[in-house]
Amino acid sequence: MKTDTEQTLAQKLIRQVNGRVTPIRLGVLELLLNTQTALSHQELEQAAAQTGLVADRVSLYRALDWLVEQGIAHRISSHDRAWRYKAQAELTSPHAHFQCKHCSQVFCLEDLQPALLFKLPPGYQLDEIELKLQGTCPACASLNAI
Amino acid sequence: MKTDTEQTLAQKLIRQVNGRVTPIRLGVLELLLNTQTALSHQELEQAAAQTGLVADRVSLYRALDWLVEQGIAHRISSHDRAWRYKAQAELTSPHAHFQCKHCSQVFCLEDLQPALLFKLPPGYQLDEIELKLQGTCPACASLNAI
DNA sequence: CTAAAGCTGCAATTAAGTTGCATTTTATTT
DNA sequence: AAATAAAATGCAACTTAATTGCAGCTTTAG
Ligand SMILES: [Mn+2]
Ligand SMILES: [Mn+2]
Ligand SMILES: [Zn+2]
Ligand SMILES: [Zn+2]
Repeated sequence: MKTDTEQTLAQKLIRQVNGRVTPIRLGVLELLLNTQTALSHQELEQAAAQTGLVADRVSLYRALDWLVEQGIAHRISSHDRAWRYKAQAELTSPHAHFQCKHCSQVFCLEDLQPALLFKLPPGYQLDEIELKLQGTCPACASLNAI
Repeated sequence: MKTDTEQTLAQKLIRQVNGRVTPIRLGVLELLLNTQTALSHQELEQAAAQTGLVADRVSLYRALDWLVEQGIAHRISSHDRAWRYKAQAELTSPHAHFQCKHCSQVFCLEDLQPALLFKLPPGYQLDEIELKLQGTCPACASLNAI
């Protein structure tokens, strides 16, 4: 499930920001790198259990927070009030996310960068852009012909 | 604080969708119409108390849910895990929102409609677009010269 | 005026996320 | 190969937004 290359990548990313390499951080980061969709805390906890990673809930929260602080992972707010997390091999520019209203999964659409064509009203200082699309994902669409 | 015109507007909006006109719905809708920023549940509760509207927390939640279901109000997910609600006199098209990282207020930017220039990957069916910008609002910027 | 449908209040519950503190682990220095 | 300081972890308790079930009360149609 996890290749040598990927393991090395997680370590490299953590060392790049002068972070301590711990089993929890490695395990979490590998999952965020290898999973195609963004993971909620709960989904991460289940995935972690399957890979044999033992960690307290709180430690997972703290590992996720740390990865986001360091810019290694990013998080997307989802319509079920839970944050979802994803990491990429390369530093990613701001991009859109798609959340399926049926299965709640969140997909990174990295090719869909919000064009900064718009102009903000005067006085507003911009830090972050979050373009979130909602609808039906390909899997759900084909499943039940919604 | 609330004019005759506005009161009539709230009633009109509720009747347009064949909803029962109750003091709570009226009070909540008037607040959502008259407040410039989108209100969190907590902010609404405080505002309601000031206007003399008596209502249980749960009833406020239910009134908000109902207004959103009916398309009279819309809600925006905010970075503090609380939904924020706003209503407009006219039916509004999808637009961007700006949340200040300092005061957490959410502003509707109705003139900033996300151009639907982008193309979604094949298979994804689009229902809603949420473009949320984050940064510093004019008030916070001038206050502390951040 | 009456009745049914639909709201509301209250109490209990859910679920994501946070906090404080004692203990363990990591990475660095000797 | 220790010793050490700094940082990460586990555990228990806590916070807070939002939800649920149900009895009682309002609204509206007839
Ligand atoms: Mn992403
Ligand atoms: Mn808005
Ligand atoms: Zn789906
Ligand atoms: Zn502000």
